Amino acid sequence: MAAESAVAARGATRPAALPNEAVAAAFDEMADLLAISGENRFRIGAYRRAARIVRTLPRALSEFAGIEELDQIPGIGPDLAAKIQELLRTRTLRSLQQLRTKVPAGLRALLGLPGLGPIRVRALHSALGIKGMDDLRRALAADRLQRLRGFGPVLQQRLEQALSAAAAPQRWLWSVAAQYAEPLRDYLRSLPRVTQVEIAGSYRRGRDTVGDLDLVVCARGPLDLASALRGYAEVRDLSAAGPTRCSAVLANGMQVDVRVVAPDSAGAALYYFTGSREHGVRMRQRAQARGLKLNEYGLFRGRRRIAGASEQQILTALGLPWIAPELREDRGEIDAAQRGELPQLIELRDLQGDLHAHTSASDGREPMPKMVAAARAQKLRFMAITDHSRHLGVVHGLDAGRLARQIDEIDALNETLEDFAVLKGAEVDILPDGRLALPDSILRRLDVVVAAIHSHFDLPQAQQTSRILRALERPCVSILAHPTGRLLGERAPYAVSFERILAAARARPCFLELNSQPARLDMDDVLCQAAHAHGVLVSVASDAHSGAELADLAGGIRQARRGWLCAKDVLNARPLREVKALLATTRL
DNA sequence: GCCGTTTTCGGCCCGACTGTTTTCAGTCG
Repeated sequence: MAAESAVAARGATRPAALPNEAVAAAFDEMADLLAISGENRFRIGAYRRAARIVRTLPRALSEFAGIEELDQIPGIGPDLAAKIQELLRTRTLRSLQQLRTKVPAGLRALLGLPGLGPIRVRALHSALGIKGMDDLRRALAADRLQRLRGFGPVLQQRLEQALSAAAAPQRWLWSVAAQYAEPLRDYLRSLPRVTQVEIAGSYRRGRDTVGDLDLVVCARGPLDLASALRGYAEVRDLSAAGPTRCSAVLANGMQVDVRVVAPDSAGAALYYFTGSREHGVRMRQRAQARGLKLNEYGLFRGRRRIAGASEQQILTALGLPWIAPELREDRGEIDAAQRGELPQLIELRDLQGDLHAHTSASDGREPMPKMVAAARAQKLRFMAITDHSRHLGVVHGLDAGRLARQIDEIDALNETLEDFAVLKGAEVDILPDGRLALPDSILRRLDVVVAAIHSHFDLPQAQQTSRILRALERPCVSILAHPTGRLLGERAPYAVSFERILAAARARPCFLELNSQPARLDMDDVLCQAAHAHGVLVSVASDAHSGAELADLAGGIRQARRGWLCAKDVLNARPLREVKALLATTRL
């Protein structure tokens, strides 16, 4: 087809734009190297902030129209805007290269060791000539840190342990963290004088992975938290044990921070430890601008606490409506709250159905009637059965003949159902050249075609993008499933231009899927915002391979909320009639 | 390096805990 080859040609000739992540990484390195150089901490902070802003921007920097528009991004001034442009044009940064000649690159890694910050790392370099991990290991073995001010025996021992320890996973899937956090919360709730325990931190903000657990304990009167934690079977060690704060390490290596506050401070502490850090900074600045002080004990005018018992109290006192924890990432939520423009975030109960599920006909574990029963138990009103097409990656994939028989089976099943509809679908493989693994003749008989990549993840960005664009040009494709292909902690997202995919999805039209499997959760929050900005509806799908996995939809909703999505932005939060009409528009 | 209800220079969020000190710097969240 002429249109297909035009897309392929564009993909092949257009040079891949520098991803935002590359700019963010350069700014992070600048910040680290400046810190080790002993630079002004506010200048360092500006680079760190810029890295974070760029990383979570729902739009490619390469799409901005020059320095003037880049300068409009809050936190990006004229200097950083020019540096972004330099990176986009030359893929390098002169100031970073100069810095690298002064600060050995290996020193950066030392910042990750416990007890080592920029000041001690600089001391190691200037006094002992240490340039990296190996030098430090040798210096420790030779006892050369002894004579360095600020390096006592305890710190040396911690460093030795850290250097010899096997690298534990840095982050945990939210769903894994839940299995540790919730029992610990319940244990702490059972302690005498404890009135309230909440899991805070990135867990409460619903991040797809969690680095450690933060719990806020509210108690009337004194509480021997350290003893309580030592008495908890999962706790391996306490790394800090003060009267109001304890840090524990669980048997699996997970770090847990627990803070104790009085009831008057419960809301302030929960707000403080829910974070994110950047959101907290903004809130404290807001308090300061009003002549107030905000900390984990409350909101204060002078010495008088004017709010603190609940989060809403604090928000109200600062002139703000409720800000959902999922939004507290300093991505404009405070300004939006101030203007009364926060989105009415989608909730799990808004979901009307599920548009991606498997049965034992392909790689699912339960037959269709059981899947349908599970969906009805979840109060859903419809479910698409989307078994795999036959291809190399998945055994038992359906060919056209078996899919035709499944279509008949669904028709028969629907005859027996009241107040519930089973939609006929398939999860069709996008082949390396962008063709689909099933012919149009059978796909035309389906209600919904979910297209996905399951192989050749490492194509260059231009080729991967045109592969997907070509698939989206096919007449029957309704939804692009798990559009980045990532598996958290296992497989990075494949390289692809979402600017182009979203533009194509908008024009066609078709939809993108937010896959609720705990290790996928792609789209991520940033991509959700980008889809919303492009006016592309999102399907929050279970990709369930058993009835029990329909519960994973809750995780998809968490991610959607982090991406600022409302019910109206989500395809399957609409009534079946509307979903069918929208799916019909995907037919070319 | 950014930014402006402190407004174009001079500020920039706040506190706990540890280890190494002998009054507090550094790290961490």
